[in-house]
This record gives sequence, structure tokens and C-alpha cells, in this order.
Amino acid sequence: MDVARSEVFEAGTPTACRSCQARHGVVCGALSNAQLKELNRHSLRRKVDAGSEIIAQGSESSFYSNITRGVIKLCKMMPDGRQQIVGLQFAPDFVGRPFVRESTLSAEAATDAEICVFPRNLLDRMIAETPELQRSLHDQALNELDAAREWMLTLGRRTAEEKVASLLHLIATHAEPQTAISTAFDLPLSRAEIADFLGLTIETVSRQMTRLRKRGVILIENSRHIVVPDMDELQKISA
Amino acid sequence: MDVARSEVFEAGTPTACRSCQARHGVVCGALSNAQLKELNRHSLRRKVDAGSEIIAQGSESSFYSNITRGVIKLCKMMPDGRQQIVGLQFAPDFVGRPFVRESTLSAEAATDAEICVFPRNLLDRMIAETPELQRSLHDQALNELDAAREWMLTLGRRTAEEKVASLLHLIATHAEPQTAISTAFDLPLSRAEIADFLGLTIETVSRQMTRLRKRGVILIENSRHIVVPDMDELQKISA
DNA sequence: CGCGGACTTGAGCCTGTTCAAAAGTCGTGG
DNA sequence: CCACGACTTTTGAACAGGCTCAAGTCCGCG
Repeated sequence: MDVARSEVFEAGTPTACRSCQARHGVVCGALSNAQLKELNRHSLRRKVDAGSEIIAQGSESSFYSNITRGVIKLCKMMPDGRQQIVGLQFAPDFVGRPFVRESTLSAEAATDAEICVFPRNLLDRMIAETPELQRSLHDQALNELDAAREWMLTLGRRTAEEKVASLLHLIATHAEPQTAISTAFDLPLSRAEIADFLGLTIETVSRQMTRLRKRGVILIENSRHIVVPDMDELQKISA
Repeated sequence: MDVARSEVFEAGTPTACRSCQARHGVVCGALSNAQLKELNRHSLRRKVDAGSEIIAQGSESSFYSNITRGVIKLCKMMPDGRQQIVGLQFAPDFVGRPFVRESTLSAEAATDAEICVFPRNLLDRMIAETPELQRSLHDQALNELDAAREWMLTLGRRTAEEKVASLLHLIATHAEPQTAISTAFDLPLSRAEIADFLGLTIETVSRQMTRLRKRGVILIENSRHIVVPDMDELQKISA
């Protein structure tokens, strides 16, 4: 239906894209209307429940996606079951690994989410034809690289308390449009996932959270909903 | 002199580049002869002693470089002095952060090294004009991202012993063309630098190295020169 | 209301740190 | 050629931050 309508406006934006979170994101923001239309014709919107896997570690993936709602976590798993989250992605990020088919990590919905899925071949062709798109994806890759390296510092050199404070700060600044000083948000991650992100155990994460609560740095409601009265204080504790 | 000679062959490879380690690397391998010539005309070969800084964290850098010899370490430093190495780069890697002028990390020679330095403006222009170059740099960025995430797993989830074994394995496979099974190489890093890479202390690194030595997994000569009789064994210990 | 999963709390332990000293290593100069 | 001094590395002993194991509590949901 949406596709049929967009056929009418040869050069117009597909209706499905008009109100899309990712319309001006890394991929779609770099496309011409004609390209957007073609991509849309081969795209599929998909709802994914929290916890369900989008890409499996070690598998060959023949598609890419844009996140249009929710949070996606990127995980690495060791054969013995130890796990590390190596990245979080929010709408309207692009998910996928250009140039290499086999994935060295898994992508999993952290919250209920919505993604727009399209074939690898098609986007690969567009990348080759569209310097602007290549540039845009290159830019996202470099930003993710900066984020990964920042996180390496956290994993290697910060204490448990600093780690937890860092994560809360990260999520507060990414997930919610914070007000001037105070911020409130829902954690997209369970305690177990936070632990896997920070290289800690569930118990340590829990203890550090209650320590922060008792110090008045955060308020915890429902264990998922967090209020930060003073973001500067939180950042100071993150070191 | 080299420049003068290369002027003669309008379309030829500059002589300075003919025997260069980086000639077919990420940047120069993607350039036309004319571009290579232009880049060469504005390039400067520079020797850097081990320990000297190439780019300072927080500074604005107006140049990029190619590594033509040696090993460069990328570091992040906290205000209180804690430090984390977030990447190692070997010849013929490209060093620099396209699109962003201010560096969030410092680049420092780990060994005596040689780099080929060229102006940021010039390469930025070439990137914009040369899809192949953009693609090549994009590719390096994605490879570095994979490496960074692999290292996040190491930092977050591996034990001290596994960390040390992982680093030895990494260096063995990058620095030296290993023989079938056994490998010998010089460590480009001091114990302190290894500790900063692995998120450990000097003492723990030293203890784990002697443990590996006593188990016969490695031989240590001069504390910098390492022999690995069986790489598979080392990899197994890295988990 | 009772069940199940997620989260919190507690006690003891262990890995890796801290602090301290000894042993190499290397360059310099007598 | 060896002695000296600075620095890196190794080794030792005590400590502590975070882990493990084990209950207990909270909360959503049928």
C-alpha cells in the first residue's frame, strides 16, 4: 500500500519513510529520493521483541538494518559462555558490517525495538555508487570506534563504582533528551546486561547502584526507572 | 633529490615511494600515480624515537601519517594519570582521525619508528575526490573497530593469564611472519605498557609471564625477546 | 494469593593490587 | 674491562576490591 502510493510521486519521498526515525540517519540521509525509493521497495519493517537476536555471532548475514525504535546491544560470546557487550546502538543507527559477510558479534534487541531491514547486495551497490553514503557510513564507523575506545578505558582502568556511574551517564545522555540538570530515564538493560557491559557481576552492579542511591546520586524506582538529580555529580563520579 | 627525479616521469611512481612499506597500504595503495606524486611532494619522512609523542590527546592535529617502520601505540589518559592503551598500529597502517580535528587519544611511538607525514587538508581533499580512498580508509576503520571490540572482550572478561597470553598471541601474529608452529619475536612494549594495554599492573604482568615461562609455553630471553614453541598452545590459553 | 524471575543483601574467598625489596640490564666513564 | 648508577623487571608478603555461593526480598502476573 505504501509502496503503491510512493509509485505515484516518481521523485518523492516514500510515505513509509516520511515519519521514519531513520529518514535522516546515517544511511537514508545520504540517499537521493530515487535511491530511497528503491531501498524502500526492498525493505521490510520488522518488530523485534526484547531479547531476540537479529544477527548471530559467526553467522553470515545477507542483510543490514536501520534501527527505527529501541535499543540494540552488540555482544561477544566466548565458547565457555562468558559474554561481553561491546556496543549499544540507538535509533537511527545503522546495524551491519560492510565489506565482511561473517559477523564476529551478535546483535540483539535490548528493548522491544523496530528495525528496517534491507538486502546487503542492494546497499553494497549503493555504497559503491554513492560517495556521500560511503562517507556517512565511514563517519559512523569512526564514531563507533571512538566509543569503543572510550569504553576500553572504562573496562581497563575504572573501578566498579566509576564503571556503573559511567554507564548511567552514557545511557542518560543517549536515551533521553535531558533537562538542564536533572534527568530521568528507563534503563534499556537488565542488571545482568549491565554487568556484561561493564565486565562485572550482577551482584557488584547491584551493590554499586544501591551505594549511589544511598549517597543520593540517583533515585531508583522500579529498578528500571532511574532519576539523576545532578548530572554533573554523576559525571564527576565517573572520573 | 627524490622529488626532482620523480618530476621526470610525469606519470611514474615517486622514487621515495618505490621501496616504501606503505606504498600499497591503506592510503597510498588507493591513489593514482598523479595523486601519489602530489602527496609525496607534500610529505615528510620523519624518524621518531621510542616513547616520543606524535599526536597529543586533546590537541588539534593538522596532519596525518603512514607508519613505514615500527609500532605506534594509541593511548587514553585519565586526569589522575591512569592510562589505557586502546590500540596498536603497525606498518603500513594509516594514523589519524578523518573528519574530526581534535584527537581524543594520543599516538606515541612504542618502538623507534618511521612515519610519512602529510597535511590533513591535502588528504581530506583526496578523500573527497577518490571513492577508492574513502573506501580503503573506511575499511581500515572497520578493521580497527573489530579489533577494539575484540579487545573489549579481553579487558572485560578474561583473566590475567588469558590477557597476557592474548597479547603475546596478538603481537606474535602481527609483528613477525611466524613459521609453521613456533615463533620468535621482540616485544614492542615494556612491561608497563603491556600492563596499560591489559588493564593490569606491572607486577601481575611479570608474574603471569614467568608462570607461562615455567609452564614451558614461552621462553624469555632479555625480557624483550620471546620464543613461542607452540602457538596453538598459546592460543588455547588465551581462551 | 502464590508463583517465577529479577534484583538485593550477606559472608567468606580469591584474584589481582599495593608496597617493598632484590635482581637484572644497559649505558657511561674511569 | 669493570664499576657505578639509573632503570626495568622480578619476587615476596600483606591487603582489598570484586567474585562466588547462598539467602532473602521485591514485583509483575496468572
